[in-house]
Amino acid sequence: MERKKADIPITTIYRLSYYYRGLVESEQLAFLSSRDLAKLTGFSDALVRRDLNYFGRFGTPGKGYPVAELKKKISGILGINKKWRVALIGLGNLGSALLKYKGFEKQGFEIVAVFDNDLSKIGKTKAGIEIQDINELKKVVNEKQIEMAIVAVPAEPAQKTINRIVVSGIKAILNFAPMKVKVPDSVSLVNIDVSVELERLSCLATGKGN
Amino acid sequence: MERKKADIPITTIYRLSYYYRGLVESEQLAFLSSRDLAKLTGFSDALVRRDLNYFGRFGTPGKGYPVAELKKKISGILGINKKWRVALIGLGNLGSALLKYKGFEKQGFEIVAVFDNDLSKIGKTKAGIEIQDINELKKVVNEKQIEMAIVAVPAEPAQKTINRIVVSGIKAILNFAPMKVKVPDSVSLVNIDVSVELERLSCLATGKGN
DNA sequence: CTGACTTTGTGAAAACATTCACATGTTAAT
DNA sequence: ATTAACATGTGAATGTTTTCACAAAGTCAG
Repeated sequence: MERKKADIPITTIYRLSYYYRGLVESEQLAFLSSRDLAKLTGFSDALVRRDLNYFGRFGTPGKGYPVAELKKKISGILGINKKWRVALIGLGNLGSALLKYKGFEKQGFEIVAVFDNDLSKIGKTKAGIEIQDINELKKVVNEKQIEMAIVAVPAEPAQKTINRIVVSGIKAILNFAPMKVKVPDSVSLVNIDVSVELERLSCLATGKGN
Repeated sequence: MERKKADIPITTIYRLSYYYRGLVESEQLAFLSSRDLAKLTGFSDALVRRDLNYFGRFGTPGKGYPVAELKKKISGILGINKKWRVALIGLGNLGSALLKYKGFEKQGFEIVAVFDNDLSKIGKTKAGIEIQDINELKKVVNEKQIEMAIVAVPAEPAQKTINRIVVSGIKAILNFAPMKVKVPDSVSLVNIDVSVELERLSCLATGKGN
């Protein structure tokens, strides 16, 4: 019987990205031991073994894990063995920066459409892409087969924006708005809240050396 | 005997930010029950009570928690009851966006100096602040009593940049570089890795509907 | 002042995540 | 072939976080 996905700790998923990076850095090698991967990523070797084990038995005792094979397997698990077609919503400071940043495209996340609700922005072109009216979202998502949205709007309109995205049929949302938003279970949501992280840092630094 | 700080789960610290927001939203009320706070933040009421309890007994049975008092207490724990003087390091796309974004200042995090190593940028003024040579970091940190650094440089120079910051005497670092960096125990570090979050989202969305 | 009601604070249980430790399988050199 | 060295995979132990469930404490209306 195959192990169910639900059994895999969410923390493991998180670490997979780091294992992947370690593997990419080590492409010149044929094999890598759990100890090596541990050193590269900062986790313990036992944890590396347990994590990888959730997805099958890839390792060879005495040798380690085959780099190329494991890399391919992890990219499949992470869903990054394909191109993602992404809509960027909100072209304030952060949205504009994300649009200009070319790193995501290399990773397979391509911004194919950008939206705003500000009439003074709509119709203009930024980084080679025309800014479209947020009202056109559903239509464009369909036409361009967009599968992911990055939300970079202020806190106040965030939930409303998210709702529109959900209605448009997109099932994956990366939210930068500093606000706890809700989505149906069928939609995946990841939040990056810079304010919260700043406060966490402030808290940690305040507590140090008590 | 007072409870030691080490006993408090890191996850609690993380949730404090959300409780704080909930309290700010409810300033018009005198009291808020753990149930109310749970509804506002999306955590369970038992968790709210346990979290708040780590820091003392603020609640009144039958009534709830006093909003103003609790808000003040949490801001103290988070270390946001003061102004933080922040240096921004790296003025690429992301760094520039962070500089222009005025939201952090309202929260008490004020960017008082910005640094880069690109000679074509040094000396220019952006958002009213002169871009300084990263070699001047230690001197300026001292002069301007800077206590926190936000790092928005590429992956490759990240560790070297972090090392310089550590040497400069700064004890709190928010790192946006997509790279696992190391700091001494005496320095607090929080990472925001957009690449990793994108991959996590990709993974979650790929797994949905198995 | 009483009694019905509300909500806290917290042991104890449950759920979840990580580390320990080692039997087992594989390699590689002689 | 034998052997020493190595590294996996995994039960069991440990550690951590969350939920359960309820006694104790306070509220409030009459």
